[in-house]
Amino acid sequence: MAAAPGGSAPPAGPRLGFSTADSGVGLSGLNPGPAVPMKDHDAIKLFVGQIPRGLDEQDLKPLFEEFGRIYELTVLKDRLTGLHKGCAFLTYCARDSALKAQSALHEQKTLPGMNRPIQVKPAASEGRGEDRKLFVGMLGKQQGEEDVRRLFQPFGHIEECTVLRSPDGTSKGCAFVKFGSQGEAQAAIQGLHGSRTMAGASSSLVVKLADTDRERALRRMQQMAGQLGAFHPAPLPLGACGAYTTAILQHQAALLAAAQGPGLGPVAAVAAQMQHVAAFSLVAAPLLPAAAANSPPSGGPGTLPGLPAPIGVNGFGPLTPQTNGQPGSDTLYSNGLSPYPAQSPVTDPLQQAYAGMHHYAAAYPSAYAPVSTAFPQQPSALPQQQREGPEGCNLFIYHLPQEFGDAELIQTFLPFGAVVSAKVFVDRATNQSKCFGFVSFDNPTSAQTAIQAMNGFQIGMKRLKVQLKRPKDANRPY
DNA sequence: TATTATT
Repeated sequence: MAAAPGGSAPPAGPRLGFSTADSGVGLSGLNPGPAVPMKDHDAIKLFVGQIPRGLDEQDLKPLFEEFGRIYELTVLKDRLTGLHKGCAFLTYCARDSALKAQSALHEQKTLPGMNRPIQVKPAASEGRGEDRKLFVGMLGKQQGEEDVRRLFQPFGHIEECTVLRSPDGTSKGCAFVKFGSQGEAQAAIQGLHGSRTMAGASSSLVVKLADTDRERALRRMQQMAGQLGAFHPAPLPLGACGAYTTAILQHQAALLAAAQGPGLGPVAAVAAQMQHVAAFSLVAAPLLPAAAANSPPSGGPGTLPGLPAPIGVNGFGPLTPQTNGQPGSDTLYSNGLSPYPAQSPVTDPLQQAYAGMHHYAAAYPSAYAPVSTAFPQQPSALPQQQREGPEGCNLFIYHLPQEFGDAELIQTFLPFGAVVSAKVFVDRATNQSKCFGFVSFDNPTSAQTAIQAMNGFQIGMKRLKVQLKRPKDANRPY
């Protein structure tokens, strides 16, 4: 960057001057080349260590040119003093040259005056795989590894390709692709992201860097924090759960620390967040009076009966793992009552739904077990995990309260039929609800009934929007 | 605010 104060060295650009490129040094007679060489997109930047301080770029060049044409060679110098730091970055035009240089030189020879052998290896900036690994979304559900490979292959060498699947083997519509280099990965992002829409996908292809291990660890912790918060919706007297949360916190922190080695920043940050969450109190309570003041669309005013005992409540809320991506949980949620539309004289669906909201608003969001816990179905009788119901059975729900989670969604729609799945979408960065979600029933009638009853249902300042999930072809918003 | 999923 900065030229030496002494000014002896010309402030050459980042690349080593190639004025002598035609002097015929290279292997394989490929010299002379263009004055400004291009580097392959799969090129690797190398770190070179244990260089005598007396050697500058021009001195080093011949040594490395033996393995191929050099794209860039930079001796690292102290920012302030310009002093040679004894190491350099080296990028060959071709990936292969770098590999050859690495195997021929790394730890293989010792430069004059050095007491340790030269180091030649991919620079730390090349990442330990993290920056070469892509998350691919919006794939067609029927596309397999081979299809994905075909798609990405033009951009470089694929080291790894995995389509994510549910336990039953069906694709989740996304995949991981690891390239041989950052450059290849970047090229694939440039070339493919948003470039096309795969058959059966609802929007265009997504290609981005995958989460790093660290991000994943953070995310797990946030999820944990969320669960803890859900367990203790009311402001916590410190100590009510102290031992438990502390144990989990420590456990998680230990895991994280072990996983990521030095650099405890994120751990501290998360710990702080969790403290915050522990003190979190549900904002929903004030919503209740508002909701109660507004009668549900088809319910008469003031029809709020004494609430039926919540189904499956055991007082404190079981540590029921959310149904989120629970492998092998092909639970069918049911209200355990006669299936709608057979009207129960005692409880009509809307009242139940309303009770669901009410209880949510009463700030016990996760006090509900999935009803299957209280009314066990015969699990073996159920078909494979079914995230989406048949056509006409899947609802898109918008304007959910921020605090609504999967459990509350289920609770709210249970009265209208057997709920195959219920999912509130969550922002991955913040773990906050995006205030919309999906509910799937096992039959269209339940879905229609739910729309009739719940579309426009006022909650707080907003009204729920409940409609059939947009079929995959129509891409218009609204 | 809008139908996207992270080994």
